[in-house]
Amino acid sequence: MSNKQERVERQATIIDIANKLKKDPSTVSRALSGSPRISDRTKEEVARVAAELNYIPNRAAARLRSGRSKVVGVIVPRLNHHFFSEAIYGMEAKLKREGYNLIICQSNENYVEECDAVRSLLSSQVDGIIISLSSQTKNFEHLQYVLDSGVPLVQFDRVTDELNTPRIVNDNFEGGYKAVNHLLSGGYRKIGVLHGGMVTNVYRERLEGVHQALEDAGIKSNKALELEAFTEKDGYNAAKKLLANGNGPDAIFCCSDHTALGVLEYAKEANISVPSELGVLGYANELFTRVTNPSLSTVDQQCDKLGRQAASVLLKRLTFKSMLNVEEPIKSSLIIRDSSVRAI
Amino acid sequence: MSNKQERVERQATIIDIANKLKKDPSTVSRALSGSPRISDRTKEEVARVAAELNYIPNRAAARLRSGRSKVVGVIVPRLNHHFFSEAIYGMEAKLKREGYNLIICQSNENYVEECDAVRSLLSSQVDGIIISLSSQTKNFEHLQYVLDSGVPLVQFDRVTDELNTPRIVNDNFEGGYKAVNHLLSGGYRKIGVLHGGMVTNVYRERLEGVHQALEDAGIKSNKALELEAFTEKDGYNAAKKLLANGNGPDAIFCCSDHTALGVLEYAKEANISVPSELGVLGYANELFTRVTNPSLSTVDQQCDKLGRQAASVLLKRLTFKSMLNVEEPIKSSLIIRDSSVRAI
DNA sequence: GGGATTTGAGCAAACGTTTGAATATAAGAT
DNA sequence: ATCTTATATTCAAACGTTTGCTCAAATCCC
Repeated sequence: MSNKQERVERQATIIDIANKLKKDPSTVSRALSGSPRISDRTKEEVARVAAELNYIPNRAAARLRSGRSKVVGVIVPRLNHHFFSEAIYGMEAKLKREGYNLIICQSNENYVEECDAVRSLLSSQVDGIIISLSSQTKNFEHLQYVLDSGVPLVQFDRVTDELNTPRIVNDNFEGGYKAVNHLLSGGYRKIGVLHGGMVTNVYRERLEGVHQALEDAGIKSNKALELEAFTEKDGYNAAKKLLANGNGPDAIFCCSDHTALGVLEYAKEANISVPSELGVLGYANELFTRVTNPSLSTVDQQCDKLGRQAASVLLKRLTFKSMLNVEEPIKSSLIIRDSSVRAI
Repeated sequence: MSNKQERVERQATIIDIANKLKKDPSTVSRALSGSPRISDRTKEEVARVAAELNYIPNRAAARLRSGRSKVVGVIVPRLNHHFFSEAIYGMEAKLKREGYNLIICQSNENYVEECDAVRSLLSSQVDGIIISLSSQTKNFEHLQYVLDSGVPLVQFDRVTDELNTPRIVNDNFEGGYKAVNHLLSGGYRKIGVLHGGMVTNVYRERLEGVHQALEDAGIKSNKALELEAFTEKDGYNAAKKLLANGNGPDAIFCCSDHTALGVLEYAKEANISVPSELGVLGYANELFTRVTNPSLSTVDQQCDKLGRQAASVLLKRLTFKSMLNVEEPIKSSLIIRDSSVRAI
């Protein structure tokens, strides 16, 4: 405890390896990166000495010289949302295998923080950026600047088509369609919708899917049954509004599991039985949907697959400089539980 | 689409600013970092031109020269667990305000991957590392190496005392104590425990808290009522084992909400009423605990606060080189819901 | 007014890697 | 024996900062 001599061992460098082998640093560098110009014998020697000295490459130096850093940046609205943490999980898994690291920033659904994050990532010299837009972002100059700087950009989930980048998204239209179709085929006829507004692409598309499903079933969609609701509390209030007068919908499709939770709460309080009097469907397959009472039917988005896909598209850009933007949307799958299936 | 001239604008550098002002790059550098050796007038001019050129500092270059990168690394067992994503949320929030970025790696509860992550972070020249150990990690050389390299290390949640670093943890002992004490004061007398084994510090300490609470209440702890269980399925099976013969405990404390969920499931299936016949308590305050039926009493760990704390201790190390390791554990708070309170 | 001190800014080297160009050696063709 | 070609390696510059040292000019002190 007393004379703690903070002895810091300097990290071994390429030069140390070169000196030990009486070779040039450039030879060592090429040997380590597997250049065909270096003989196998030298490569083996270099590998041996590198391991001996526990050599760890200095990415700062490599990046400075070569412009490549093996780091990609990720910007999401919030880290502690199931959807995003799961998507990042997928990205990390995919990118790690190619030797990439992730720098992660959150925008907190705030335009200014998103701009800061972009600057910060560029400052860190990332090789590419994966972003899901904050709900406040209406202006895309900061992202156009990323593209102009020659840094590949990939959008996922919350995207805009004002930027010429790949967009990895769920098939939200299909999700909304399947959900309502399921309710209709279960005999529900008057479908209420709690949607997330028309600004964000994901919510807009789900609602379009809903309308299509209704149309295909020959049912005219009814604006009076559509309300905007984001949070659990919103869901509760919206359910109250729709159901209070006794002439409400016989099923409600919610664009988020949290709003669906609010609906379930109101139903319990108002003694409306789910699913026999009211069908309820959520969206996102949050962890809790399995254990509500009754358990909540929902739409699964395969978020980790989405993340993996985003990562893999970025990797293509980084390695092949491919400029193709077309990507198939990730299919959503309906998870049918108790809240949407009434006994005959 | 055809003649897409990929025009990449070179990022402005300190040299560009210097040229424009007919000054030396070193002066610009010092002006930007607020050195007292530079006049206010020059500082203002530099700031103006920097903004004009949209200058973004190159951290790779700065790190290479100065050894500081303004990036810290985080290693967690898994990203997509509520506890960790919430903790990282806290860290990111705290560190961002000081201009730091986070590189995040997951070990997937795997020792080898943890070692890889360490190498990768050192390779990225991070200024410091925050880690929560994988459950497989029994050997700490890779982390000792981090310390020997002079890179500050902070452990959180899953920690070992074999390393001379700060450790940011929950007061798991208190959590276990409070939980069982609550059950006892509600009239439950025969307390079953589903614990997480004695290897990982967090589970061990919770169990010690349990024992202390029993002892303080003059109740002899009974090994036959203590089983190891990690997952939901484990919880279901353990509950079955404990309760099947009709002579089981009248309450069960689970070291994780997931196992508690398993217990609830078995109880429902076996027609054991919760909380009147069986009290159930979980741990972690997962999102779903609020909506189970009955809602699940649990222990909240303030994970974001834990993350913030870890970040703030690391910051202290980075800025003051402070070597104090003492940190108060984060208090846990009991969240009392329906599963542990029986009507009198 | 001469020497000491303060203030502001320039010079040049260094960080560790990558890479185009140059060189040395060996093998092959004429 | 001479000229090519191929192979394996070295040389040296460059990436954009930071920083110890030097230096010029201005200010101060007696």
